[in-house]
Amino acid sequence: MNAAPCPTPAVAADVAVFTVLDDALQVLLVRVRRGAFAGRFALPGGRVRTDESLDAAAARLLAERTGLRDVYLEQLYTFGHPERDPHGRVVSVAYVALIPHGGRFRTADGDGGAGFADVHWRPVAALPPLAYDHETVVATALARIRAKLGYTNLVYTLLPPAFTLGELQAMYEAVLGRRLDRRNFRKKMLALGLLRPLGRQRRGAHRPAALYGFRHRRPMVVEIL
Amino acid sequence: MNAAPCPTPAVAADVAVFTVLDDALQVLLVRVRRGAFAGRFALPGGRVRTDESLDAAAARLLAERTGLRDVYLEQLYTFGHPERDPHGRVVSVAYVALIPHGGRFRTADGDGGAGFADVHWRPVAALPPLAYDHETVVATALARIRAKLGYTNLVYTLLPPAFTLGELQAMYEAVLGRRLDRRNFRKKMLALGLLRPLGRQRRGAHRPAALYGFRHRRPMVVEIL
DNA sequence: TCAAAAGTGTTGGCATTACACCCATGA
DNA sequence: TCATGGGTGTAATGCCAACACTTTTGA
Repeated sequence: MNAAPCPTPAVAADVAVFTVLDDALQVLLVRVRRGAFAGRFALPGGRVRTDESLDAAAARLLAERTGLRDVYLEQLYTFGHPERDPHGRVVSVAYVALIPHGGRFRTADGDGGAGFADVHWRPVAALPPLAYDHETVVATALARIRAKLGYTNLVYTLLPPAFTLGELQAMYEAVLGRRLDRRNFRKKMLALGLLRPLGRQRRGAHRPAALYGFRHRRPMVVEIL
Repeated sequence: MNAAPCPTPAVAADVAVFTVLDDALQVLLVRVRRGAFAGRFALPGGRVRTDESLDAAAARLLAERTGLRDVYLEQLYTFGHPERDPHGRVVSVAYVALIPHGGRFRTADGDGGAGFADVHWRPVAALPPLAYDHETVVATALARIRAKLGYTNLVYTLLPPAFTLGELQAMYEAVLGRRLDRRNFRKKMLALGLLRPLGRQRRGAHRPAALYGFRHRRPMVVEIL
């Protein structure tokens, strides 16, 4: 257990951040600047410091690369194939993050905000080639969140404080990739008692819809689907 | 990405091996020989080499410490709290292993075999104090396998090639920690079609029981309970 | 008036649960 | 003969999936 001269893999953390945007599940990518994968997209990440926990490293790296803070973060899996990084042996602890798309955050493309450079949303259904083994990481993350939406209340991480049942249903449909029956969905959701009617309405192009919020904004396991 | 002079955590792998023995779920522990935790029990594990994958490291370390080979192994979670090891910063990738208790393997206590020294089965319901954060690791592993037995066919890893429905049910009861209705259990299991009747019987102290085997001995997701 | 989303109940099938008795064997 | 585990069927219940029409609004 002495601090031997270095024959240990480097430790990194990478974060797959998802949101639902334009009715599609999207993942946040950054452009790689240097090295063998320069120009490609990758998940935001970097080295873990020796004095910080893995969770703290993931949160710090995400904030440094994208400005995102206080998001839902959960450890996903650790990828450690010896050849996953051509620059040297790096073991990467991957995290999943989920955020609502509430304009609290602007990317480099499209909405032309004061965002971080070279940070982009890309729909998971049409991913560009990614650096390292990050395509595997995204696939693993997708499987995790699809499964977990089914037995937890994690949708709350994707939604703003007030939303309509239609928007809630659209979240599930975007993440799961299939349509749901509206009547059964509303019945089930309201029966679960996770929602609180806000007594307000959203007016839009059509008939106004009642607004709801979550009673509890913390992870719980509940049979949803 | 240059091989900087060492300011990276060390990387280890630890394995929580479970079996059902005496109708109780048990975990395999080794005695720590040196250092701050000398004398305590810990999970078998050790450093990951720079040229092996994490899965390979877990399998190698398990074989070195306990002689176990070709067991079901799956990555559990990565523990990286800065103070989890008083000797220095070590990030540990934890694995879960499941094995049948078929006498293919002798521990130091009890069955006085030609086993590895200081390797012991201990029931998870009455664990001794463990070194490092290994109590957390065992708790996390327990939650994982309890959940996973419910939606996969992973029991097969705990059973020998031939077994009775009573033994199968006893496995579930030991792992889940609750009793199941025998008739419903048999009905469900036989209906799932995962089992193959072997046409043989086990004779014991009482009425002979039909022997079954698994049709497929590989992980599959199937709604079991 | 039209298009588009919101809102609302009932029914049939399926799966799960609860439950009691006889059987075959070794001791 | 007795104790022990093996083996079997049915009835009630609850859950889920399928399904169509009316309402409200803005354009």
